[in-house]
Amino acid sequence: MTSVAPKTSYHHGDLRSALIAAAEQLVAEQAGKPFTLREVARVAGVSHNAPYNHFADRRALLAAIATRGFDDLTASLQRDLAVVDAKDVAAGILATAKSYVAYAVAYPARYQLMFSAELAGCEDGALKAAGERAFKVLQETIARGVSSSQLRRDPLGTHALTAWSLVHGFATLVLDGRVPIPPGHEALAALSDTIAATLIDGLADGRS
Amino acid sequence: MTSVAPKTSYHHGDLRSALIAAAEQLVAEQAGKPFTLREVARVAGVSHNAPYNHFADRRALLAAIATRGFDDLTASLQRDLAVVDAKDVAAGILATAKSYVAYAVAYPARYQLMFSAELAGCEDGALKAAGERAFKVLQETIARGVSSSQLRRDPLGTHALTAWSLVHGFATLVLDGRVPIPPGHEALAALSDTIAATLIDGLADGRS
DNA sequence: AGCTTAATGTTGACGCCGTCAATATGTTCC
DNA sequence: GGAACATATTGACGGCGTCAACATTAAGCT
Repeated sequence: MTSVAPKTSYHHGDLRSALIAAAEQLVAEQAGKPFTLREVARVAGVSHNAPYNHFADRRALLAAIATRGFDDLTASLQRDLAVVDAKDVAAGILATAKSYVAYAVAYPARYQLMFSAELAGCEDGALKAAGERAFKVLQETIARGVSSSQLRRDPLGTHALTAWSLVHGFATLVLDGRVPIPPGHEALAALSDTIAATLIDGLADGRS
Repeated sequence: MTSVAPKTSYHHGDLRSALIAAAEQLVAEQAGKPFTLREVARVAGVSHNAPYNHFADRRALLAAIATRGFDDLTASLQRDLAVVDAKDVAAGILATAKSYVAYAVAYPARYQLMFSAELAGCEDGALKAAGERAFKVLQETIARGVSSSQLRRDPLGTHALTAWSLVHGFATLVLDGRVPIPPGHEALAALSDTIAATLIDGLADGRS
């Protein structure tokens, strides 16, 4: 009956996953404050040094969480992109932009961690790859728009970078409390819409 | 002859300024790592507790530095904006955007500190005010563009927010090493140009 | 089986940190 | 000159990240 059994590792079962889960819980709970390795261990119910068997140091655990965050973001973008007409690039960009901002607002602490200064220029290959996968969702939609002439020509691929800068910047400003927004999601969604519309106008081939 | 005299304080002369200077030096030197209050005191040549006479805690010193950073950014934006034709709003936006990104790249650690998660939602009034002053430089140029019909109507003031999101997001991505850029400033300036041009297109009143 | 070896977890220690309390020193003002 | 205050120092506390030494459990070989 016990099915495939949840224990996959040695002493603890699967401490690595348990530590990530504990850390994510702490990140979500006490947003803002950086979590403490010892507290993660405490929550996971192991000694303060057990994590070092699975993560070289605190940054490595941080990177693991951020990697999962990027993968989660990628899935979220793809899900929201899948429901719009693939031919309508403007709708695709709009959906992606709204989805991106919505994700950041839904998981503010996680999003901030993903782009935290502590991880800036991190050499972790998995983290970088996951970040690029998320970016690629945007890139592909825009590339489709360029090749179908719905968007202006873009030899250097700056369109996608512009779009990413915009949504990331907006999300960051909102999370930092720099955008005065009434509570409730409608106001934010409306803002996202307006901003994304401006972006689409800027990218669109107005004269053709 | 001694003019107005630089010493404004008691024992040390002006420890408050000395601490800020020391902290800024540390921030610039070891970019990335958060500075340590004790190390700041050490650099300033005082005991590890002297700072508490001038700053309530570490965050307060952080906020003081960020405040100065925003004021510096404001001055930098205004300087670069002053040399373009005030009537040409597109040129003004372009200059402001380039100036903004250039500032972030010139003082990466300081810029990251200004927008660090540690300060997000900080209640420090001076800090918030300084941030808003910097934003206002952008706002005013764009407002001029709207009232002169060079830019689309903008009843809710989202144009400026869009512009800020874009330049801030781009600067952040560059600083995080997420934008592959060859060393040297030309490539970055060209990118800034392209991105700002897209923004201007998006904000411009294409039909009018 | 049993023994070896490696993986995993614990205990204890080190130095550093932010911060508080108590104390000392210098300044200002009457 | 002395009171009152602002400023700086010393010392302590608990918590942190990390290292080293040790204990325990699982895996692999013969």
